[in-house]
Amino acid sequence: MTRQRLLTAAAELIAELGWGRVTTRAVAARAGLPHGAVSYHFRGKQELLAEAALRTVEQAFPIAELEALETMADLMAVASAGLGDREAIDPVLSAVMLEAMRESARDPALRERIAALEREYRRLLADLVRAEQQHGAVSADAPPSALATLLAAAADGLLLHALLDPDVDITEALTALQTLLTR
Amino acid sequence: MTRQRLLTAAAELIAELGWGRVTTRAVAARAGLPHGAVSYHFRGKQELLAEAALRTVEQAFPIAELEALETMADLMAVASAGLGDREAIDPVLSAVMLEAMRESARDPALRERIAALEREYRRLLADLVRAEQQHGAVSADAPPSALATLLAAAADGLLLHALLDPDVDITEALTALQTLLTR
Amino acid sequence: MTRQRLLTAAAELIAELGWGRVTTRAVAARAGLPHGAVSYHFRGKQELLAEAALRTVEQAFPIAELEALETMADLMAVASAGLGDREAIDPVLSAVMLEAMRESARDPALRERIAALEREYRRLLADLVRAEQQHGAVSADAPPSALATLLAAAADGLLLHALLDPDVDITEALTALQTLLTR
Amino acid sequence: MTRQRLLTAAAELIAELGWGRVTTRAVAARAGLPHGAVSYHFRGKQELLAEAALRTVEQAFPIAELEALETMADLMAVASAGLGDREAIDPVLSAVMLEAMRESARDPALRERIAALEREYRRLLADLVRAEQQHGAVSADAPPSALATLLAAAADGLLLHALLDPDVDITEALTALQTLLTR
DNA sequence: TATGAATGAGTTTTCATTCAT
DNA sequence: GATGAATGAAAACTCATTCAT
Repeated sequence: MTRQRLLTAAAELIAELGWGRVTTRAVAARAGLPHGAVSYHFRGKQELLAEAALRTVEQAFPIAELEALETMADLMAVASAGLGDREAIDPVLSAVMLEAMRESARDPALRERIAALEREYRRLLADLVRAEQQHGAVSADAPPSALATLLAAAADGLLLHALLDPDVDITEALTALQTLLTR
Repeated sequence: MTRQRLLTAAAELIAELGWGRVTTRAVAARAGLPHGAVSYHFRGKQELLAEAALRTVEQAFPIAELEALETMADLMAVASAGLGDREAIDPVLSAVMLEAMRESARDPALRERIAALEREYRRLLADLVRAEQQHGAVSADAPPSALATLLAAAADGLLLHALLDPDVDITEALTALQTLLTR
Repeated sequence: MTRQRLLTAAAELIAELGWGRVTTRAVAARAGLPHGAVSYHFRGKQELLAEAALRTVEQAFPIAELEALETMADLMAVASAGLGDREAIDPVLSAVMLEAMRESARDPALRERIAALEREYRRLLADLVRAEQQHGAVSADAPPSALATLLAAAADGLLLHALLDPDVDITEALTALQTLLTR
Repeated sequence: MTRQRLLTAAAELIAELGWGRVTTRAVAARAGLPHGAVSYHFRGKQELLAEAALRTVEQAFPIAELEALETMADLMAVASAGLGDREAIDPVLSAVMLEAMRESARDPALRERIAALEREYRRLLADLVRAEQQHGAVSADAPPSALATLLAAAADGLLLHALLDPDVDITEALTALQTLLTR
């Protein structure tokens, strides 16, 4: 419980302040806990932040749930629910994911775990694409892995731009992507 | 000259350490300059980093040069040159761009300038798409602005993933994107 | 204990160096404590110095003790004990009081607390003067409040001059003051 | 001219910020001069501040003018003009004088010059008191030098309190002093 | 088990002074 | 004579971590 509160507080602060500006005292304060609690529950700041970020990202990509998707239309529905409506973008979730990706450049252990998540995610997308290509629902001009990479990149890129500029029209971009794919 | 050396050193360190971990001492040391030089030439750390990042990003997207592109094939050639061959990805350039995008969430002045650059960039892409749609070279099923947003997002997203995981095949994703567009 | 040592060291340094030249490092060093102790125990330098000064001044004017005085002669005895004999002037006490009065011009919170002390002090003096006037021991030609203000000002002014010039004869001035008052 | 502008600016800043917080750059900026001008015209910061303070204090106690006073009533008129009406207190003059007195504790050269001024001032007062005692206008119960010391201390003490607390009634204290003396 | 006092390395920033022009 | 770029020492403050209780 105490651990969980620290992890939640840490994720919020990574989103608000950026990874490098989070302090252990601020995390403890946000969690309403004594600041000794951080040292007690985690080996150090980096362990706390990495774990907080990973939990958040794993929760953002619930593999089990994504396994259940069957059509590209389902996928786009999920993507639109998460990205298309700006109100629906969870600011903590998306910011933490992007911060974690950048932090991965400096923390090999984190990078490996984030990269593994992304690989799993791309594998799911590739499976979905392959199935839909066989049904003729998705253009078969490109290999499933390439389309999976493209889809994942487009999703994260749209997130990046959405957080940067409120005027970017994410919805029309997602619609265009779907049009191109199903052609 | 002194200013320029500080800016270059700052950009390198933003890429290496992440925005929040860059210190003014490290910038001065990297530039081979005395520590006081930072305060003398810039009002503070944030001004130095913001200027370094903006210069780097502006240099990465030379608007004038991009205005000269005429076909989608030209654009893809440029993108492939910058992204497709992993050796060609300038690690400073790309990391600084992504760091600046994240930092923009905390620094309104920076955000405005980065967002303006992105808008200009999307406008160029939209113009290019529109022209190619009239020539029949690009699918006319989606509005130019939507495709421009998608292209920009895909490019930044691919960069994000390329820096995260050396195994991601950026080239095949770019090829797939071109196939979908021109199809 | 640690706090107290910092406060004592701060008061000494205010007296020696002047308020504006006291540094937190010097306070910690004087107290024989690590440098971080200052930030740990006080919100900042100004809080440390203000608290040190106020404690010193409060200790210099023990209201309770002054309430016990009954005659002008008692008061003069106290004043002579503190001022008349130059050896008896506590250099820390007097310098801190004067420094705090000057610093009050820049720090409203400090000013309010110092001014409150001074008001209390003048009130005590006025009460004493009034009682002595009724006993015929002090000239009744001037209102008690005026004489209280004059006494307080003369005391602080004599302190100021005593610290400035070792040749000023404070004792004869105090005697003259007593003569004028009792006439 | 340039020197004079620097001196005036320095005096203003000593009054506003306190001696220890004045910076050479601020003095140059206040004088509307390039900051190299300070180093050019003065050997260093301390020389600039000491000279500025002394000029200000000398101007505040125009010996020649005070020599011309003949009666205690004249003196009180001058004192009332300078102190009695709070609007008439020159905030720069009085603050600089008090700052210089405190700074004298740390700067022997300054102390000597300030102390010399004060001695001269007390000598003038003593002469005036002696003459008035001979005319029977001032109580002869105390020696002239003692009354001179007391008068000087009372004046500076009232200034100190006046700057600290706007509610202190300086006028009635001055009136009381005159009553005691002439009684 | 849990706390928070204590530490000291490290950060940004200020600033008097020097010196080349 | 006059300027302001440049320097580096020192300032206040932050903070992750340690450790006694």
